[in-house]
Amino acid sequence: MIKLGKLTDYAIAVMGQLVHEAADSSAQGEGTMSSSAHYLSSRTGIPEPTIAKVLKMLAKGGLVVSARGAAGGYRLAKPAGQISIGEIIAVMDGPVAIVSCVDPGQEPCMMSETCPTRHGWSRVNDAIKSALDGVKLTEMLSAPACGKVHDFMKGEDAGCA
Amino acid sequence: MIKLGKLTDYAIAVMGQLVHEAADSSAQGEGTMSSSAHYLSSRTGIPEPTIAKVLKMLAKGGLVVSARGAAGGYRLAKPAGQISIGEIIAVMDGPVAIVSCVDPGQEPCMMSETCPTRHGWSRVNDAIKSALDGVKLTEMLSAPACGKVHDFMKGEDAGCA
DNA sequence: ATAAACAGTACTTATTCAGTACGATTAGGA
DNA sequence: TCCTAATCGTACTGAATAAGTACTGTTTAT
Ligand code: FES
Ligand code: FES
Repeated sequence: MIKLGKLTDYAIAVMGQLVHEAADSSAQGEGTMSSSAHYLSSRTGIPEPTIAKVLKMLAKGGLVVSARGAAGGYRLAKPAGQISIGEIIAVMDGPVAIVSCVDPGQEPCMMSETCPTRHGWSRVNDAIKSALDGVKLTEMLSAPACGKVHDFMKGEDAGCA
Repeated sequence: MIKLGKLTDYAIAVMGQLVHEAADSSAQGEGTMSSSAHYLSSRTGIPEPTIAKVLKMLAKGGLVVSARGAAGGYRLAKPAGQISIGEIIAVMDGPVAIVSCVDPGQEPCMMSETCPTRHGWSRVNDAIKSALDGVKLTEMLSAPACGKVHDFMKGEDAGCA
């Protein structure tokens, strides 16, 4: 269960694409150019209806700004270096809440009386949150020293040797 | 999606209970006493069929050892101080794999060609893993300085003031 | 006016998870 | 020996959640 939803994964890919677009357009002196959902779909391979949904969520979360009408589209709301992975996840999947029994609007817990783990979760949660917030979008895009892709799951440590 | 399954939450509660049992029995000089699923159910409030399932998974993962037959039951496989939350999560929910497109035995990725985020995930994943591994079971059980329970989700920082 | 593009919502389908049930196996005790 | 208490393993069912799709409305450049 410690895994991102597909939409979140898409979102990060799309944001990455927008970073590229922003870099290209600013190189051409057109810093405010927007990319349409259709264009982003063709660039990322994500089906258009789905990417549109992702972009709408990101816009609602304030990570991208949208321009409506003909020649409209999306662009990053702020420089890529200021956008963290944690923010994107928060927008797409909601705030990080590792345990279910703390959800507000839900009965406290089936076993809050006897459960010995009522304390201590906040520390774990904060650790994860700062791990996520500590990684910026720009860092995700820059290739590591080695040429490896993210196959960390297969081995114990696939980090660059 | 960044949340634990209920079974994982149960598992940690059960392990905590086993820590107590181990402490009690060693105080009486019966260090190898086992607790039955029925007994643990009554102590934790978790329904017996469910707790049995949890215990089976934990036994398979090597975190508890089982004794069959009459007067059988479960006990911790190693001292509580050596068991981390990360281990329990790994046993219950599988290894931490934050992105779905790295699952072995699955098509690499829909957009591995153009996706700009192929690199960098291992760093995020490792950060989360060490955050999880850094918290030992004994630390979860010890109450914090304040008497607060884990309601960190409601406020920004519910840590002990 | 027209066409291109986003906004919002609602619906359907697929997947995953929690919970339950059943039969088999093992070990202790009468 | 026979019975009982307990785990082992698997398989099934129902519910919750997420993913994907569709449609209608609004905005804006040409
Ligand atoms: S599992 Fe909810 S209070 Fe412990
Ligand atoms: S999302 Fe799979 S390679 Fe980027």
